[in-house]
Amino acid sequence: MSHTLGIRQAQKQKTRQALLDAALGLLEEQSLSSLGLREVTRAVGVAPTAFYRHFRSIADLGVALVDEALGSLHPMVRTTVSATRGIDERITRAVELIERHVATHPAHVRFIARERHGGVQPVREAVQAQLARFTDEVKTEVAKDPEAAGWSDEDLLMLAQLYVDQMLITSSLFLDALEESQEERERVAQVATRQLRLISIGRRHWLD
Amino acid sequence: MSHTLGIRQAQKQKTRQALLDAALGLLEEQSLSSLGLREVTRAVGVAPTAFYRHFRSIADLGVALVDEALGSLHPMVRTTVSATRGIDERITRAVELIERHVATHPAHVRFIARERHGGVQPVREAVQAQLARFTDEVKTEVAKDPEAAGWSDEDLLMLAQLYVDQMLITSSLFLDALEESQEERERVAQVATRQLRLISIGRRHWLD
DNA sequence: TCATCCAGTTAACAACTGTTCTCCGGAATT
DNA sequence: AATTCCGGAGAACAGTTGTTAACTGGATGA
Repeated sequence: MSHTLGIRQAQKQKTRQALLDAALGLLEEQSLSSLGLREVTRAVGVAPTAFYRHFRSIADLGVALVDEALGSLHPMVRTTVSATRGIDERITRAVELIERHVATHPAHVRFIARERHGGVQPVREAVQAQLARFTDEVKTEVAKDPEAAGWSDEDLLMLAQLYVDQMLITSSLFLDALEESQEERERVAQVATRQLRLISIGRRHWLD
Repeated sequence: MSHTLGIRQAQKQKTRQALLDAALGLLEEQSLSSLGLREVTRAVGVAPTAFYRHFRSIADLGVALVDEALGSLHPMVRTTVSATRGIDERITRAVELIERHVATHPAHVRFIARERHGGVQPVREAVQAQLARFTDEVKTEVAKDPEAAGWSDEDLLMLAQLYVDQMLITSSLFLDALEESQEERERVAQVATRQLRLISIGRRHWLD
């Protein structure tokens, strides 16, 4: 299935990726709505007009960045939330997985946290759409758990939302703790673990 | 105590407030890091150079906006979270209060949601500082509840954080629902209520 | 081999930005 | 009544921005 594309399209994708990478780097200390087209091309080393060969606008590039940051994350969610193993082990594993992902993709995490409520509408909508997909996936996974017997659809949805938001909050906290000490990171992990545990307990007694 | 200030300082505060209001309006469709000094003064109707009489920079104005948006909110928190009345009534009242606040101060809520993780460091830090104050207030209020007997300091903190984050998430959802139907707003209220109820249940069985 | 395609370049455009310095006129102080 | 103070205006600065048009040269396909 892997179609070997000509040296022409290969070069094009290469500079396209360079534009995305440069933009992501510049966005560590500003928001998308203040990112300039020339700023990005200058960082890559191409002419400003070359930008238009790949994106219609900065907002367009932003949407592409959203897909890059969240698109490849879906398989991870399924395997993590699924009801294998014990509860405590699952929680520990989930927190570890978040910490590792933040450590390996800090710029992506920062970008999503920043632009989720940012000033560029199409990007905001792209983030919301991806998060809605996540929520739905978590919901169907949660529904499989025997503990969810007798739960209404609305109850499942509110729990899934709670989990997704919790994941984002924890990611952001890990991100802030990245530049600090190892103890700080452990404290974040501890708090996140306890919060997930409390949610677990609430979940267990929901139908009382 | 109300010191009647001269007509000179009164005028100054008036234009200062006009700058803040204009900035807040412009920030509904962009982020602070892309807000221009001239843009703000133009909206107010004063010369660009007049800006420097009130703020050192746009970031400085942003910090002032954070204080305006969150500073006057502390008394509300205390009275809402405090352990008077029954649990369900308290939850309903809290959600109502959030909904009303978002409806009356949408621009402020949007600003905080946007700049909490935004591209301007001093503003980000100002938001974090105010939220830390909130968390601490919620924590001391939660600690007063008889249900919190035997809770460690770390447990109290993680619960307070959970409440504060939940408040922010709910605010943001209400904000999005403002431009939509009344049913949408009721659905947000319903989800938020259920989530708070689940947290309550988890809290009750925490020490099992 | 030759014509076509197309990613990237060059040059130029009007419009905009933050910041400095100098000045004005009315309020505040003596 | 005379003087100081100070919020705001005006003009000018070098530098930046997004977008257009026409062009170049190497890959592509007939």
